[in-house]
Amino acid sequence: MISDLREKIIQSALLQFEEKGFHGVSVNEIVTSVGTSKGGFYHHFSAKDELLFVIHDIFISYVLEKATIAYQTYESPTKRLQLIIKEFVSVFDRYKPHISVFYQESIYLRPEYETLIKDKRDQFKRIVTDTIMEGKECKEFRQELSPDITGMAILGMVNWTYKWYKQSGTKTIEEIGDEFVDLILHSVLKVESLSSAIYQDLLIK
Amino acid sequence: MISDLREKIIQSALLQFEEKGFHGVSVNEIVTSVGTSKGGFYHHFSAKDELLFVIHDIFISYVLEKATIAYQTYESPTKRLQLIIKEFVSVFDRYKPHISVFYQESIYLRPEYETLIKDKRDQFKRIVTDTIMEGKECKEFRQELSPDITGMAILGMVNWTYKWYKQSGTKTIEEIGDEFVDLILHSVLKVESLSSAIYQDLLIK
DNA sequence: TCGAACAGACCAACTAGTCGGTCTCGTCAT
DNA sequence: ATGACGAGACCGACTAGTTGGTCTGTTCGA
Repeated sequence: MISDLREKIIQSALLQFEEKGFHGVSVNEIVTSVGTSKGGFYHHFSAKDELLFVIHDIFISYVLEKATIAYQTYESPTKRLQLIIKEFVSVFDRYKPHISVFYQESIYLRPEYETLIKDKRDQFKRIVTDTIMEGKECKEFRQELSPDITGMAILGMVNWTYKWYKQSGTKTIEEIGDEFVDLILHSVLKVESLSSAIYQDLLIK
Repeated sequence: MISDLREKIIQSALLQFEEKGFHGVSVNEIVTSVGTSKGGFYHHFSAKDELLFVIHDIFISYVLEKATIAYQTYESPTKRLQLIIKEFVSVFDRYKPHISVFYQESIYLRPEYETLIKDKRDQFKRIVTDTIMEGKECKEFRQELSPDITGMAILGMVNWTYKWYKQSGTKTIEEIGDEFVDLILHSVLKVESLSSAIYQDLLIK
């Protein structure tokens, strides 16, 4: 059984960053919490913010991959949107700390790291807005929707979950995801598309 | 014309915190940027994080007041919800930096300050969830909604705006607010309530 | 003249990062 | 088999600089 120090550092730092913020945790605290030393740390990371970058990248790469797959799985924008949301929400159980750090501490990434992350984040955004545009084009979605605002509204609604979701809560992340899908489909679908969505079990009840 | 140093410090620190984060700006940077000194700063604030608290409090107090008034203005949950959202969104033009700091830097508040802020934030949340519960009771809203999740979904959608809204963008904050109201009412209202909402000009088109 | 409003030198604590050194273990010539 | 060798993993004292905060003044209006 090898004990991969690098992984241990990432895991421990992650939880501490989530709780106390990037600048609220010193390198010394990190290394003592995993039982290593400054030397051990800087053997694996060039700087403290490389660690921050790694945490960002793990999360956004995973989300982008899931969204890409969801997009390719269906042709119908309604089903695409539904799967993208469900996949994204389900990430919270596994990556809650990553997400918190991602949305709270990204200002502390140095520019070169920041652009790398921004690229992937923008790709993810595009998948959502493209789906909304296609939904309008094929007449499943309401024509008065603006893809940008609607896209950011959806992302905001889902992203915000990191501020309040607790795994110990009464609802599972899947139940929350179902309610989000229900709310979002009601807000974007035409009234006449709603009934067929109900028929396909995409909505609650 | 009196030059209120305290106000100048708050304004300057606010913009710097928004850009570089609470720990990304030192007290020295703050005082030199407003042309004063350590002595001047600590004459007005007991500690750096009191300044952070003041910024938090200005914003949340304002929002809470607006939401309370909006709640009291109407009897109908639909119109209440619509006004609460519109009022909240319109805050972004005036308080964008406060909001960014509020949602990014609150971990750095010491516990005593944190509870003060949390109280007001919870009051605000309650206004939203209560409105949703009342909307269900008077049969304007869909019965399958869960007030908690729906409330957090709405708050998330609106709050997230601070991550992407730019005053220089093509849409005004009022237009964005109208689109949010449109999306939210479509997602919470019963289909038969939608038509009367359109009649009352609450929805787009 | 007295106190509020500020100035700025100063301090102890802490910061990220460095660097010479040690320890472990696989490789390879003997 | 064994000992020499070397490379990567890791250690921790150290440094140079920064941090929030204090303290002794000074200025200045009432």
